[in-house]
Amino acid sequence: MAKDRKIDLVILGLLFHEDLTGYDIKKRIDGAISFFWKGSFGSIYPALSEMEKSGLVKKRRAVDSGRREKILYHITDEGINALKEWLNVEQAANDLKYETMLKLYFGGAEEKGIALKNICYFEEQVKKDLAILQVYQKNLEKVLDKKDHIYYYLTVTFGIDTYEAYLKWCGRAKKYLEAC
Amino acid sequence: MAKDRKIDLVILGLLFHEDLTGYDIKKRIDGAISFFWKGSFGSIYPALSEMEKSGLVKKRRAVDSGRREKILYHITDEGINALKEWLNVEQAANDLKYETMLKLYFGGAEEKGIALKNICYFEEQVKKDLAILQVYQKNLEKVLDKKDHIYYYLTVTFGIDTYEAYLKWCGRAKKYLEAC
DNA sequence: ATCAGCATGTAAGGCGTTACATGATTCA
DNA sequence: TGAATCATGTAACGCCTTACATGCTGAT
Repeated sequence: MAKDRKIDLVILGLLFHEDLTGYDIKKRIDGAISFFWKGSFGSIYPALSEMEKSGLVKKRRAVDSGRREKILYHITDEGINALKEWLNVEQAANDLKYETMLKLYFGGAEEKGIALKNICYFEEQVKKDLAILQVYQKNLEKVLDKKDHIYYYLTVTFGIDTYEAYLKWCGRAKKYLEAC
Repeated sequence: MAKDRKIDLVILGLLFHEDLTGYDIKKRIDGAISFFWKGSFGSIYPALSEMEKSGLVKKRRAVDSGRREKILYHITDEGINALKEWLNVEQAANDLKYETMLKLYFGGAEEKGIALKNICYFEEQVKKDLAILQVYQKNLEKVLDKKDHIYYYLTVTFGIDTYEAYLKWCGRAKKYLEAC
């Protein structure tokens, strides 16, 4: 497996539960996962091809008579081992890029009003995303007894907790800036 | 300026206050900025060269008689305009990659204890980083009256607030997992 | 009939990291 | 004397995004 290509692990993690097409994988990533990891078709399809060559996944052609060709991928034992190995490694890269904070840090190059505006833009985006996460949370609360849903739930609460902290900070930051 | 290369703006933001060498810029980024943006020599030096060609910065050779050659860069009016333009654009990419959350999301592929361990690793890292941020905060509180320090201070409190939210979440997540 | 969604892929190119190469200075 | 820090840069390489190319299906 490619050394630093985390998309491989995302794919293996998703395939651990069920066989999926590349398109399905993209849809899953665009759901709750997108709050802490992203992926595009341009990275998913090549990754699937390479992982098939190295034996981590295998193809299962579902012809669905009449439908367009659709390739279901299935995780192999080797793939499961790779997934488990990764879970057992301590190292985890949490790589955060906040362009909003960059703009705020350099806010002194413009008037105070510009910095305030940028905080407001951020606040609006966070509110929208938080609303989405809260819907995920409600849906997950109904099925918490099911295997694995506890893990999905915890990542969603992580998002909610941090987004709520963002909003509190926005309120304080705006007051602080306005007052000075 | 390169369309999506944010390192250019980091450099311009830093040069807005004072002339710096590439080495200095790297040190600044490795300080408080590193909590929301990162940069390596391999990106800084080429960016400086290109920005000099396009007129955003210019060289000021400081020979310091006897010392090794040291290139001080100075921001131009064009550079200041580019910086201000960026600050005035609403769009800000806040791109977060939490490998820890990825591992937690797929935690069901291993025993519960592995997920707990991964939360603990995360917790330890966050505690260390939080301690560093608190030192920055204390130092900044002494000089809040100085121009621009308010902006540095706000980004540091942003980090502290989110890291504290992480820690609270870690406590709850561990209890939640242990209980089920 | 047309548009959104399903479905797979390639190509170009940008961004960025790591490692390497070089050498001076300063401090223990 | 040796290690750490100062200081600049290049090379190789990998990852990823965006845009493009293609075509079917199902709903309005």
